[in-house]
Amino acid sequence: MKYSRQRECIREFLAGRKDHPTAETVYTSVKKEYPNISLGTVYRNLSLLTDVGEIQKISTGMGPDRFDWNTNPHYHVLCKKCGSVMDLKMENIDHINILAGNEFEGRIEGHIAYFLGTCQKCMEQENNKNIP
Amino acid sequence: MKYSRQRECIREFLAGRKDHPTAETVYTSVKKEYPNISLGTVYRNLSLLTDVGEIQKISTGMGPDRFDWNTNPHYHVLCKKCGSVMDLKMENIDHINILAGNEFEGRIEGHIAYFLGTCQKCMEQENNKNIP
DNA sequence: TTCGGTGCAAAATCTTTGCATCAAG
DNA sequence: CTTGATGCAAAGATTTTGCACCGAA
Repeated sequence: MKYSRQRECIREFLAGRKDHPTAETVYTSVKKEYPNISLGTVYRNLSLLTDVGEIQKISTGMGPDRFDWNTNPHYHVLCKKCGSVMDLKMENIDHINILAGNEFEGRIEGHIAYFLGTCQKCMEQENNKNIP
Repeated sequence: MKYSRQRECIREFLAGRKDHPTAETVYTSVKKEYPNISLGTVYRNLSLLTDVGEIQKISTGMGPDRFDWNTNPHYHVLCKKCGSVMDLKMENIDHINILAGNEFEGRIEGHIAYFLGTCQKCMEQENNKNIP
């Protein structure tokens, strides 16, 4: 892969964040340093970085894909109320691959999983409504 | 919900299948009986049926959403080679919700999970290539 | 110089929606 | 009749791509 400052900038942007930005967010931010960068380039580089395993793509089926600098195996929670995506600290659950393979006539190679819930902020809002 | 023959036809179509058709597939099929039905109507009804829990929507982040008549809790495998989605017979893994909640400052309400792998057909193709 | 990367805009893909009309209750 | 459902087409949202040009090696 040939060096490019745009890709480097995207990489640095992601490396500096612990949340899970969308392509659009990356674009908006990188645009500050490279005002001419195009959304297409951002998408191309995010795909590229995902393919080589430098970043992780998170598809929730709700809204745009998100990208995560942290490629260590870990899971996410998606808040039903505000849509935010958070890292989850939890033990390894790769044993579910074995369970899945037990009665499947093929090969199980992995899984995609994320949790649905309500984040702390949104829970507080709920509580404030209940106690007016 | 007011009765409509189009919705009934969509419902029947899904009830008669054990695979996981896309909106487009439903559309193409229902069109045989109602040539004037529009894709919009199909989408509207699939959303509606999903909302009331009569069917289940499966978003994999690869290609279009799929719909499943079977609303009993169960999991799916997505074949990396051919993209097909298959039912999986496996024991309940709701305990992962507990694991996820252990260190999360919010409420875990459920999870979305599917497995990636290779289906039997595609595995056979692999084998045929290796033994020419 | 070479060839991959970029910018731009157009297109592709999937889904939703506004509106006049139709049909279920 | 009244109101929700439909058909149609247009628009939305997200992502990919063709192509001429630019810049890294």
